[in-house]
Amino acid sequence: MSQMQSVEKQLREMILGLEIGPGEKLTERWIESRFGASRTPVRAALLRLETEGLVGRDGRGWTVSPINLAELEQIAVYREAVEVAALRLTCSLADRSGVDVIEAMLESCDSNTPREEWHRVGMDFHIELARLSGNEFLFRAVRDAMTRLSRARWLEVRDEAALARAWAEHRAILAATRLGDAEEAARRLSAHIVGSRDRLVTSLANDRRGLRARGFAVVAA
Amino acid sequence: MSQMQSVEKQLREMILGLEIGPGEKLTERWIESRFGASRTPVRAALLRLETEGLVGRDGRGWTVSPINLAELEQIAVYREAVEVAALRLTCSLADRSGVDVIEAMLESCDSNTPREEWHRVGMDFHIELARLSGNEFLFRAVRDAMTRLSRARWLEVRDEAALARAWAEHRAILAATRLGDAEEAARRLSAHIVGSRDRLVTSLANDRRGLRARGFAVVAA
DNA sequence: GATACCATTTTGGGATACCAAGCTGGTATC
DNA sequence: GATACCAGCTTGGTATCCCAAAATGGTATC
Repeated sequence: MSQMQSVEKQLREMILGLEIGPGEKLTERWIESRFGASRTPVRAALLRLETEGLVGRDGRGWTVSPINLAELEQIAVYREAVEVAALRLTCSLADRSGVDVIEAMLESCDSNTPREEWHRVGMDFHIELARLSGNEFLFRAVRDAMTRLSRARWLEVRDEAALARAWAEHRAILAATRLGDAEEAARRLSAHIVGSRDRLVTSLANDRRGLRARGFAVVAA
Repeated sequence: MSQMQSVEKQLREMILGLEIGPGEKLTERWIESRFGASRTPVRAALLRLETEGLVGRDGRGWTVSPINLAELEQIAVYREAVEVAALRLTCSLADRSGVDVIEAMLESCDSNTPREEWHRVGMDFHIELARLSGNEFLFRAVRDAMTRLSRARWLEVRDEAALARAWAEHRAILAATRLGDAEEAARRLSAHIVGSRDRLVTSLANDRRGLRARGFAVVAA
């Protein structure tokens, strides 16, 4: 793998994994030495991560994008539009066997599954569901939206009950999709996204003090 | 303005203006000498344009993205999702006075208006309409989609009648939006996008021979 | 005449050198 | 003691150099 992709990948993982906190300043020279690469691949990585919304320019320098509550609310509206459109498209397709693969993915999580795996599968559910539509643009839109939400979802205080509810909603969406019931599937997906947004925003707003204590920048709605 | 933005902007304009044809090979060194910049800003520009879908990698090198009929059809579905969502959102807002600004924009085009102005306004109509929603993500999605469509719309063989019909549809969409009639507005916008896609794809498919004669790469649906 | 092979050139990826702008810390002045 | 100012350092932006790999073109062989 080229250094460029390597730096980009590693830096993205550090940001998404909160090893570098939201709001932290980044210098090209620090990244350079941290990953043993020169500035050329570092810049390429930063430019890419900028388009993903994970880093931004702060005057002359670079900053890891803060968690932005207003943005989270807007993303929920955006997600609803593209995910529902993708799901309706999928329901209209003859071959919806991909639903079973996603169902199996959900089933792979049980009480022994580490937290980070739940986190990943919870995002991949939406991404893979969008992929089934066969529309590259809807798929990318969902993937990018989930990437932007990723860090906030880490910060969310997840209780078992909330996770169980989310999984139940996921299964219900899949069931309706398998039957090709677009209306029902769309209704449940919309409700899931809105509910998910509410839980997320509430959780983050309540814990803002704690997050700031960890050095994480959280911008209000 | 920094060279970086300058190279990016100029190169984008050359690509969107078909001064560099779809499918043409690009070398960093050519761009470098063409714009009198060094390779660093050239690379930054290429990376950005890549995320916009205007250039792509061709093995080791760079290529101006060909016109892709399959992609155009997928974009139409994507547009319908995000534009309709934005429009419904706008209809739910109390202040929809922005509609009047867009209407004025439409009215600024008459029979004396140069073709390129019609082209620009035809795209800006959709972009500005999405902006009214206030949702940054829906807005960006529409803007990016229109950017990708831009070249194809140039190539479309536009007859006066088609333009007049499009403008009439635009006005009808605005009228419904002004009244806050989300259902009517959404219905008309959907129909407009689908019709626009059909005209575009048909036109391009019919003229593929002519386009290839101009050295433009057109990938089939 | 076609084809396999090798030398040369070209290309993008990476590294490094240099610069101007902005920030920092300290000092001198009032 | 407060403040204005300046030197030095840090930083991102740019230019240039180097390299490995891929494309190219010519040649020798069959």
